[in-house]
Amino acid sequence: MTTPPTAESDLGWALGAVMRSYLRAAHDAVGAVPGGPRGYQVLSMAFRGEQRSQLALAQHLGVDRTVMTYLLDDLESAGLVERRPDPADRRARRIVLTDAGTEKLCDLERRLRAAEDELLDPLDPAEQEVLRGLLDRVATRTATATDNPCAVAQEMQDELAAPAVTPRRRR
Amino acid sequence: MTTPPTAESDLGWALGAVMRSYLRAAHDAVGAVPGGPRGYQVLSMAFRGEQRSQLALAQHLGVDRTVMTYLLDDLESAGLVERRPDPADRRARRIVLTDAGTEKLCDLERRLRAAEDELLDPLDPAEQEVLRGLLDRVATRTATATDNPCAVAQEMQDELAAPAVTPRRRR
DNA sequence: TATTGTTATACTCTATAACTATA
DNA sequence: TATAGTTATAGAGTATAACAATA
Repeated sequence: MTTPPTAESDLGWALGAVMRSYLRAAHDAVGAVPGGPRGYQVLSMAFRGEQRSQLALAQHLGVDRTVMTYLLDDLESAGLVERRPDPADRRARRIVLTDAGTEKLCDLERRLRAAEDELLDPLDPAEQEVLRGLLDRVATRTATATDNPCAVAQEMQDELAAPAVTPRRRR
Repeated sequence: MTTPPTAESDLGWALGAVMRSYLRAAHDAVGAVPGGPRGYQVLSMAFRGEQRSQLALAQHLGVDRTVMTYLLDDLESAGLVERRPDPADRRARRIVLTDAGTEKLCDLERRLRAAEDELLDPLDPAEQEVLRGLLDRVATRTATATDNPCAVAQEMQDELAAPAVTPRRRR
């Protein structure tokens, strides 16, 4: 016999509601970018240089690698990213931003930050930072369980010596 | 020209990662309940007595009303809820828990609480409460924009005078 | 005329399976 | 043998549209 739930203290509902609001706002903010908010996240990760292989990107975002293939097809044909062969493992591709992709990322950063600020508007600035921090800690802890156990050190964009290559496109 | 993002401070990613972890844990926790975690939420809302019509339930959960029809079909044929005609508006149905539904809800409460505790394990108890509170505030603020503007006063389960009815079932 | 709920249908998203190429 | 990526296909989830009953 458990007592009835404390009204309105449903973590699942709150999480879902915030997630829906975020996705709606983020979708509007990023506009026509291939893949929407997820496309932005790929650009962001590619820029930061961690998780450069398609598989790593897919796992970090919690989707199947086949989804990443389609998403990168769209980002690539939009001229935002390039697939380069990984010199260390010729099975893998390294995802690199083009100049247009870097520019687009900067634009999206701004728009998304504004959308986030509006989403978190009910909280004062200090509370917003607390929420971001707590979410990050929960996300990082739970993500590292399925992700790569040790985060790869930050590398800069241009450290990539590998030349661009355009493997047989299709679709 | 915006400066590069502060590494790992991506609200969207953190939200998505936490959401995925929650859904995986919640799905495992609720087991074979129709609709999974969402089915639980319907039971919970029906018990608390707010948002009793199918449309209100659907909007509170952020899904189309047709989705709610299918979900309630499953919950009803599992014997967990009943559809009763709303005496005040004969177009609408009031969703009421059966005895089995109430029992199931108590069981699910326990399981989900355990799953939530594990999800929030990286935080100490005080921080967990802070996170729940902040999420609730953001969720409530953003949800009320699309939901019913004024929450209906809490009513108890047995205040329902309307007799059970089983409209033409199908499917 | 507008709204609640139902039903059938279509669409979107995602994963599964099979394949190529590398390791 | 196992892994990264691709491709075609199938499945789950969701929404759209048309309808009946009621307001």
